Amino acid sequence: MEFTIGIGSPFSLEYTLESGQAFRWQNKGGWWYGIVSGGVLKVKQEGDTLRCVSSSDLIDSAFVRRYFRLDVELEKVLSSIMKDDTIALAVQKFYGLRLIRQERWECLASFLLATNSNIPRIKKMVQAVCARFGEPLQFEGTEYRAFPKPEVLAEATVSDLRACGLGYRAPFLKHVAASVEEGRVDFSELSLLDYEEAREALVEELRGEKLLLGVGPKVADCVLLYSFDKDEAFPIDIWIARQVVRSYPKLLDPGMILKLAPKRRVKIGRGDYDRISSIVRSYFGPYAGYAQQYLFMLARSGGS
DNA sequence: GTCCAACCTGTATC
DNA sequence: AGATACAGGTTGG
Repeated sequence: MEFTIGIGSPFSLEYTLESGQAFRWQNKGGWWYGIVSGGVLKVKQEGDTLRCVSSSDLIDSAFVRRYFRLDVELEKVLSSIMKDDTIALAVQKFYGLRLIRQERWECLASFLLATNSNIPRIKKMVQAVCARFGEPLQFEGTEYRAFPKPEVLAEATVSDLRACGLGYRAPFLKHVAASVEEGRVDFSELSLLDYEEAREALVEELRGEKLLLGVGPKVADCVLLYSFDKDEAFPIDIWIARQVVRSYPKLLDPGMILKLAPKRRVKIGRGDYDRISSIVRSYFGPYAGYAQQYLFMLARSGGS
Protein backbone atom coordinates (compact mmCIF):
# COMPACT_ATOMS: atom_id res chain seq x y z
CA MET A 1 0.00 0.00 0.00
CA GLU A 2 1.34 3.41 -1.04
CA PHE A 3 0.31 6.79 0.31
CA THR A 4 1.59 10.22 1.18
CA ILE A 5 0.91 12.31 4.24
CA GLY A 6 0.94 16.08 4.61
CA ILE A 7 2.70 17.07 7.79
CA GLY A 8 1.95 20.76 8.23
CA SER A 9 3.86 21.09 11.50
CA PRO A 10 7.59 20.85 12.20
CA PHE A 11 8.91 17.33 11.75
CA SER A 12 12.30 15.79 11.15
CA LEU A 13 12.03 12.10 10.39
CA GLU A 14 15.78 11.74 10.62
CA TYR A 15 16.26 13.32 14.04
CA THR A 16 13.24 11.45 15.29
CA LEU A 17 14.47 8.04 14.21
CA GLU A 18 18.08 8.68 15.20
CA SER A 19 17.30 9.91 18.68
CA GLY A 20 17.54 6.50 20.31
CA GLN A 21 13.88 6.11 21.16
CA ALA A 22 13.37 3.18 18.78
CA PHE A 23 15.95 0.59 17.87
CA ARG A 24 14.77 -1.10 14.72
CA TRP A 25 14.54 1.62 12.07
CA GLN A 26 17.08 1.35 9.31
CA ASN A 27 18.01 3.78 6.60
CA LYS A 28 18.54 2.15 3.23
CA GLY A 29 18.91 4.18 0.08
CA GLY A 30 17.20 7.27 1.45
CA TRP A 31 14.21 5.34 2.83
CA TRP A 32 13.62 4.46 6.46
CA TYR A 33 12.47 0.87 6.97
CA GLY A 34 10.65 -0.17 10.09
CA ILE A 35 8.58 -3.06 11.32
CA VAL A 36 5.38 -1.90 12.95
CA SER A 37 2.04 -3.45 13.71
CA GLY A 38 3.09 -6.79 12.26
CA GLY A 39 4.11 -5.34 8.89
CA VAL A 40 6.88 -3.48 7.14
CA LEU A 41 6.74 0.25 6.54
CA LYS A 42 9.15 2.33 4.54
CA VAL A 43 9.07 6.10 4.86
CA LYS A 44 10.80 9.02 3.26
CA GLN A 45 10.39 12.68 4.09
CA GLU A 46 10.22 15.20 1.27
CA GLY A 47 9.77 18.63 2.76
CA ASP A 48 6.48 18.64 4.57
CA THR A 49 5.18 15.43 3.06
CA LEU A 50 5.85 11.87 4.08
CA ARG A 51 5.99 9.23 1.36
CA CYS A 52 5.03 5.83 2.68
CA VAL A 53 4.95 2.28 1.36
CA SER A 54 3.67 -0.49 3.59
CA SER A 55 3.26 -4.24 3.37
CA SER A 56 -0.19 -4.24 4.88
CA ASP A 57 -3.46 -2.34 4.60
CA LEU A 58 -3.45 -2.01 8.38
CA ILE A 59 -0.49 0.31 8.06
CA ASP A 60 -2.27 3.27 6.50
CA SER A 61 -2.01 6.99 6.81
CA ALA A 62 -3.98 7.05 10.07
CA PHE A 63 -1.58 4.52 11.56
CA VAL A 64 1.51 6.45 10.48
CA ARG A 65 0.12 9.73 11.82
CA ARG A 66 -0.55 8.02 15.08
CA TYR A 67 2.84 6.34 15.23
CA PHE A 68 4.76 9.57 14.65
CA ARG A 69 2.31 11.62 16.73
CA LEU A 70 1.74 14.00 13.86
CA ASP A 71 -1.40 15.22 15.60
CA VAL A 72 0.80 16.87 18.23
CA GLU A 73 1.34 20.58 17.65
CA LEU A 74 5.06 20.58 18.16
CA GLU A 75 5.37 24.38 18.19
CA LYS A 76 3.19 24.59 21.27
CA VAL A 77 5.10 21.83 23.02
CA LEU A 78 8.42 23.49 22.25
CA SER A 79 7.38 26.90 23.42
CA SER A 80 6.22 25.39 26.69
CA ILE A 81 9.61 23.79 27.42
CA MET A 82 11.76 26.74 26.27
CA LYS A 83 12.91 27.81 29.69
CA ASP A 84 16.53 28.76 29.07
CA ASP A 85 19.40 29.01 26.58
CA THR A 86 20.46 25.39 26.82
CA ILE A 87 17.12 23.93 25.86
CA ALA A 88 16.71 26.64 23.25
CA LEU A 89 19.99 25.58 21.67
CA ALA A 90 18.98 21.93 21.71
CA VAL A 91 15.63 22.73 20.15
CA GLN A 92 17.24 24.85 17.49
CA LYS A 93 19.83 22.20 16.71
CA PHE A 94 17.39 19.32 16.45
CA TYR A 95 14.32 21.17 15.31
CA GLY A 96 11.53 18.83 14.29
CA LEU A 97 12.52 15.99 16.59
CA ARG A 98 9.38 14.33 17.88
CA LEU A 99 8.51 11.68 20.39
CA ILE A 100 6.95 8.72 18.66
CA ARG A 101 4.24 6.39 19.89
CA GLN A 102 5.67 2.89 19.90
CA GLU A 103 3.98 -0.41 20.47
CA ARG A 104 3.94 -1.09 24.15
CA TRP A 105 5.20 -4.62 24.39
CA GLU A 106 8.09 -4.00 22.02
CA CYS A 107 8.98 -0.80 23.83
CA LEU A 108 9.00 -2.48 27.24
CA ALA A 109 11.07 -5.40 26.01
CA SER A 110 13.54 -3.18 24.15
CA PHE A 111 14.27 -0.86 27.04
CA LEU A 112 14.55 -3.81 29.37
CA LEU A 113 17.45 -4.92 27.19
CA ALA A 114 18.94 -1.42 27.15
CA THR A 115 20.24 -1.51 30.72
CA ASN A 116 23.97 -1.07 31.21
CA SER A 117 24.53 -1.12 27.48
CA ASN A 118 24.91 1.23 24.52
CA ILE A 119 22.84 1.94 21.44
CA PRO A 120 24.75 -0.17 18.90
CA ARG A 121 24.64 -3.09 21.24
CA ILE A 122 20.96 -2.62 22.08
CA LYS A 123 20.18 -2.69 18.38
CA LYS A 124 22.19 -5.85 18.02
CA MET A 125 20.38 -7.56 20.89
CA VAL A 126 16.93 -6.58 19.65
CA GLN A 127 17.85 -7.63 16.14
CA ALA A 128 19.09 -11.02 17.34
CA VAL A 129 15.92 -11.67 19.34
CA CYS A 130 13.76 -10.80 16.34
CA ALA A 131 15.84 -12.91 13.97
CA ARG A 132 15.63 -15.91 16.27
CA PHE A 133 12.03 -15.65 17.51
CA GLY A 134 10.10 -13.24 15.26
CA GLU A 135 7.57 -14.11 12.55
CA PRO A 136 8.98 -13.74 9.06
CA LEU A 137 7.54 -10.96 6.89
CA GLN A 138 8.02 -10.50 3.16
CA PHE A 139 8.32 -7.04 1.67
CA GLU A 140 9.66 -6.08 -1.74
CA GLY A 141 11.35 -9.45 -2.07
CA THR A 142 13.22 -9.17 1.22
CA GLU A 143 12.52 -11.02 4.44
CA TYR A 144 12.02 -9.08 7.66
CA ARG A 145 11.17 -10.29 11.14
CA ALA A 146 8.43 -9.03 13.40
CA PHE A 147 9.11 -8.37 17.05
CA PRO A 148 8.29 -11.67 18.81
CA LYS A 149 5.08 -11.88 20.82
CA PRO A 150 5.24 -12.21 24.61
CA GLU A 151 4.05 -15.81 24.57
CA VAL A 152 6.92 -16.80 22.30
CA LEU A 153 9.56 -15.24 24.53
CA ALA A 154 7.87 -16.55 27.65
CA GLU A 155 8.35 -20.06 26.33
CA ALA A 156 11.87 -19.56 25.03
CA THR A 157 14.66 -21.06 27.11
CA VAL A 158 16.96 -18.72 28.96
CA SER A 159 19.93 -20.22 27.20
CA ASP A 160 18.40 -19.57 23.75
CA LEU A 161 17.82 -15.97 24.84
CA ARG A 162 21.35 -15.74 26.12
CA ALA A 163 22.54 -16.93 22.74
CA CYS A 164 21.12 -13.66 21.38
CA GLY A 165 23.80 -11.85 23.37
CA LEU A 166 21.48 -10.69 26.14
CA GLY A 167 23.70 -11.74 29.04
CA TYR A 168 22.10 -11.26 32.45
CA ARG A 169 19.08 -9.69 30.74
CA ALA A 170 17.95 -13.04 29.33
CA PRO A 171 16.07 -14.27 32.42
CA PHE A 172 14.56 -10.78 32.86
CA LEU A 173 13.13 -10.81 29.36
CA LYS A 174 11.62 -14.24 29.83
CA HIS A 175 10.12 -13.21 33.15
CA VAL A 176 8.63 -9.98 31.82
CA ALA A 177 7.26 -11.77 28.77
CA ALA A 178 5.55 -14.25 31.07
CA SER A 179 4.11 -11.46 33.23
CA VAL A 180 2.63 -9.81 30.17
CA GLU A 181 1.36 -13.02 28.67
CA GLU A 182 -0.31 -14.12 31.90
CA GLY A 183 -1.98 -10.77 32.23
CA ARG A 184 -0.16 -9.85 35.44
CA VAL A 185 0.52 -6.56 33.65
CA ASP A 186 -2.32 -5.02 31.72
CA PHE A 187 -1.28 -2.28 29.32
CA SER A 188 -4.81 -0.91 28.88
CA GLU A 189 -5.24 -0.56 32.61
CA LEU A 190 -1.83 1.04 32.95
CA SER A 191 -2.66 3.59 30.29
CA LEU A 192 -5.58 4.86 32.37
CA LEU A 193 -3.35 5.73 35.30
CA ASP A 194 -1.60 9.06 35.59
CA TYR A 195 2.16 9.21 35.20
CA GLU A 196 3.18 8.71 38.82
CA GLU A 197 0.75 5.85 39.40
CA ALA A 198 1.74 4.12 36.18
CA ARG A 199 5.40 4.34 37.09
CA GLU A 200 4.72 2.89 40.50
CA ALA A 201 2.79 0.08 38.88
CA LEU A 202 5.61 -0.76 36.49
CA VAL A 203 8.29 -1.05 39.15
CA GLU A 204 5.94 -2.50 41.73
CA GLU A 205 6.37 -5.55 43.89
CA LEU A 206 3.45 -7.89 44.39
CA ARG A 207 3.61 -9.99 47.54
CA GLY A 208 7.31 -9.32 47.85
CA GLU A 209 8.02 -10.33 44.26
CA LYS A 210 8.82 -8.01 41.43
CA LEU A 211 6.21 -8.01 38.71
CA LEU A 212 8.64 -6.95 36.02
CA LEU A 213 12.18 -8.05 36.78
CA GLY A 214 14.70 -5.69 35.27
CA VAL A 215 12.32 -2.75 35.16
CA GLY A 216 13.53 0.06 37.38
CA PRO A 217 12.79 3.79 37.26
CA LYS A 218 14.76 4.48 34.07
CA VAL A 219 13.19 1.68 32.04
CA ALA A 220 9.73 2.55 33.37
CA ASP A 221 10.16 6.19 32.35
CA CYS A 222 11.23 5.19 28.83
CA VAL A 223 8.25 2.91 28.42
CA LEU A 224 5.80 5.53 29.68
CA LEU A 225 7.26 8.29 27.54
CA TYR A 226 7.64 6.36 24.31
CA SER A 227 4.56 4.17 24.35
CA PHE A 228 2.05 5.46 26.92
CA ASP A 229 1.78 9.14 26.05
CA LYS A 230 3.14 10.18 29.43
CA ASP A 231 4.84 13.32 28.18
CA GLU A 232 6.03 14.39 31.61
CA ALA A 233 8.19 11.27 32.05
CA PHE A 234 11.87 12.23 32.08
CA PRO A 235 14.12 9.18 31.74
CA ILE A 236 17.47 9.83 33.40
CA ASP A 237 20.40 7.95 31.99
CA ILE A 238 24.07 8.69 32.29
CA TRP A 239 24.01 11.19 29.40
CA ILE A 240 21.07 13.12 30.71
CA ALA A 241 22.43 13.14 34.24
CA ARG A 242 25.70 14.63 33.02
CA GLN A 243 23.89 17.16 30.85
CA VAL A 244 21.70 18.25 33.76
CA VAL A 245 24.73 18.68 36.00
CA ARG A 246 26.48 20.62 33.28
CA SER A 247 23.67 22.93 32.25
CA TYR A 248 21.43 23.08 35.31
CA PRO A 249 23.69 23.00 38.38
CA LYS A 250 21.48 25.64 40.00
CA LEU A 251 18.56 23.25 40.06
CA LEU A 252 20.51 20.67 42.05
CA ASP A 253 21.93 20.89 45.53
CA PRO A 254 25.73 20.87 45.99
CA GLY A 255 25.80 17.35 47.39
CA MET A 256 24.15 16.02 44.28
CA ILE A 257 26.56 17.85 41.99
CA LEU A 258 29.48 16.37 43.81
CA LYS A 259 28.04 12.90 43.58
CA LEU A 260 27.41 13.19 39.86
CA ALA A 261 30.58 15.12 39.09
CA PRO A 262 32.06 14.15 35.76
CA LYS A 263 34.95 11.70 35.74
CA ARG A 264 33.52 9.65 38.53
CA ARG A 265 31.55 6.70 37.33
CA VAL A 266 28.00 7.87 37.66
CA LYS A 267 25.66 5.51 39.40
CA ILE A 268 22.31 7.00 40.21
CA GLY A 269 20.55 5.39 43.14
CA ARG A 270 16.79 5.19 43.42
CA GLY A 271 16.59 8.11 45.82
CA ASP A 272 18.71 10.42 43.68
CA TYR A 273 16.84 9.37 40.56
CA ASP A 274 13.52 10.37 42.07
CA ARG A 275 14.89 13.65 43.38
CA ILE A 276 16.41 14.71 40.07
CA SER A 277 13.33 13.53 38.22
CA SER A 278 11.00 15.57 40.33
CA ILE A 279 13.19 18.68 40.06
CA VAL A 280 13.45 18.63 36.27
CA ARG A 281 9.80 17.71 35.79
CA SER A 282 8.64 20.66 37.80
CA TYR A 283 11.12 22.87 35.94
CA PHE A 284 10.12 21.83 32.41
CA GLY A 285 6.46 21.10 33.08
CA PRO A 286 3.99 18.70 31.45
CA TYR A 287 6.16 18.18 28.35
CA ALA A 288 9.37 17.47 30.24
CA GLY A 289 9.82 14.31 28.19
CA TYR A 290 10.33 16.37 25.04
CA ALA A 291 12.96 18.42 26.86
CA GLN A 292 14.66 15.19 27.85
CA GLN A 293 14.77 13.99 24.25
CA TYR A 294 16.26 17.24 22.98
CA LEU A 295 18.79 17.37 25.82
CA PHE A 296 19.75 13.78 25.17
CA MET A 297 20.55 14.63 21.56
CA LEU A 298 22.47 17.70 22.68
CA ALA A 299 24.47 15.66 25.17
CA ARG A 300 25.36 13.05 22.57
CA SER A 301 26.36 15.63 20.02
CA GLY A 302 28.95 17.02 22.37
CA GLY A 303 26.70 19.20 24.50
CA SER A 304 27.08 22.80 25.51
C1' DG B 1 15.55 4.98 53.53
C1' DT B 2 20.85 4.21 51.93
C1' DC B 3 25.04 2.17 49.92
C1' DC B 4 27.51 -1.34 47.20
C1' DA B 5 29.19 -5.17 44.50
C1' DA B 6 27.83 -8.03 40.89
C1' DC B 7 25.96 -8.72 36.51
C1' DC B 8 26.72 -10.39 30.40
C1' DT B 9 29.13 -8.79 26.57
C1' DG B 10 31.03 -5.80 22.87
C1' DT B 11 34.06 -2.24 21.92
C1' DA B 12 37.48 1.25 22.87
C1' DT B 13 41.75 2.44 24.96
C1' DC B 14 46.05 1.93 27.00
C1' DA C 1 48.64 -8.61 22.94
C1' DG C 2 46.21 -8.77 27.37
C1' DA C 3 44.09 -5.97 30.77
C1' DT C 4 40.94 -2.61 31.99
C1' DA C 5 37.17 0.65 31.56
C1' DC C 6 32.77 1.62 30.39
C1' DA C 7 28.16 1.47 28.29
C1' DG C 8 20.79 4.73 27.70
C1' DG C 9 20.59 0.25 35.18
C1' DT C 10 18.78 -3.12 38.23
C1' DT C 11 19.02 -6.53 41.72
C1' DG C 12 19.74 -8.41 46.14
C1' DG C 13 22.36 -8.05 50.26
